[in-house]
Amino acid sequence: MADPEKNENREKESLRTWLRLLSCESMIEQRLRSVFRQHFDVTLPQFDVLSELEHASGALTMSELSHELMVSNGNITGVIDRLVTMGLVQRERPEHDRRIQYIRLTEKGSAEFRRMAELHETWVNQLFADLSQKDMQQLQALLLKARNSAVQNEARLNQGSSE
Amino acid sequence: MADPEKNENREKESLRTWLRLLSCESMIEQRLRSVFRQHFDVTLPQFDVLSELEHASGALTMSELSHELMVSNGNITGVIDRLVTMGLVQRERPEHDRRIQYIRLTEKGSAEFRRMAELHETWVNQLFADLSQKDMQQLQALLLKARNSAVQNEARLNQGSSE
DNA sequence: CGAATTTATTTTATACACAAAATATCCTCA
DNA sequence: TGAGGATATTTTGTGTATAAAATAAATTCG
Repeated sequence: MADPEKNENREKESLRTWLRLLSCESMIEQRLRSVFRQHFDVTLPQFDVLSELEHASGALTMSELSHELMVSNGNITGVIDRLVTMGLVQRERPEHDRRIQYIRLTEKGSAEFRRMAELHETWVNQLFADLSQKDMQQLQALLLKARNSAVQNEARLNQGSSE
Repeated sequence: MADPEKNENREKESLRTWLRLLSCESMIEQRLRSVFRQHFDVTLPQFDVLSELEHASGALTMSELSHELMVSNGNITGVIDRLVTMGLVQRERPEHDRRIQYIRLTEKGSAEFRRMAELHETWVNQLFADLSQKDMQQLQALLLKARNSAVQNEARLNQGSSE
């Protein structure tokens, strides 16, 4: 590397960026989790599952859910168990392939989700009240770029530590 | 509200922004967790505690740690327990106030942390490789603005749902 | 002084999270 | 057809996370 000082600088800038991203996300997530608990009887992960099912407007398998939500396969099992107990989703075992199962919103689940989603949107909007729409668009663009960068450069992590 | 359509629009934009923030953070965190597991015997929360102690260049109480790391009070107990078992940190009971305890890096903990921190910085930088320094500065500024907005407007969440 | 309050930490119970192993079913191809 | 491999899900074990209750020590104030 031609200019080690500049490189050093860039590393620090990357780290600062990551730490700020982390603290911003965690700050907002905590507030949402807290207000969710106060108003509804579902957790954020449970809400995320309901959201995915509503968005898919139909049924999803366990694997599809765990992929969409970027969580481990085994994790979904427990979350679905609780949602079934609460009567918000139901399992369906198709004839043609007994390995898989379709998870579907119940009528109750669908109704509850719509109620929650509306308030969720309101809350997020309130938390972002001091950002202009232009701010948000810029932020989205940069976050997308960061996400793509991380996906693109993931392979480098396990190779040689320098260069 | 004078223009309900515009408001509706803004809500959607806020939600999109939040979802992208969430997925970006989670994407990067997963990759870091994974590479951390492969190279070291500490988890990300444990690393965060070590980092906070190193940064404080001295001792911190349990409450200070849980406040700095924005996690619950009871949570820190278990993390510290494991770090003590691993010999990376130590507990100190001062004479003057037996309610509190100081958590301090051991020599081993300090050495291991520096080793990990160096690679951590490298990895983050690699993940952000496609972002220019200007991108990162803009991103930091917007994230700070978002964070401050969330802190500032937190109170609104529990009040009336409209306006 | 001593009872109320505050502060610091741990404990408890519940719910995610992961990785890895186990199980069950399907598919393929000789 | 039936053995080997692939896929879908659950189970297991460990480590965060939370909120709320319990414990313990310090502080305050009548």
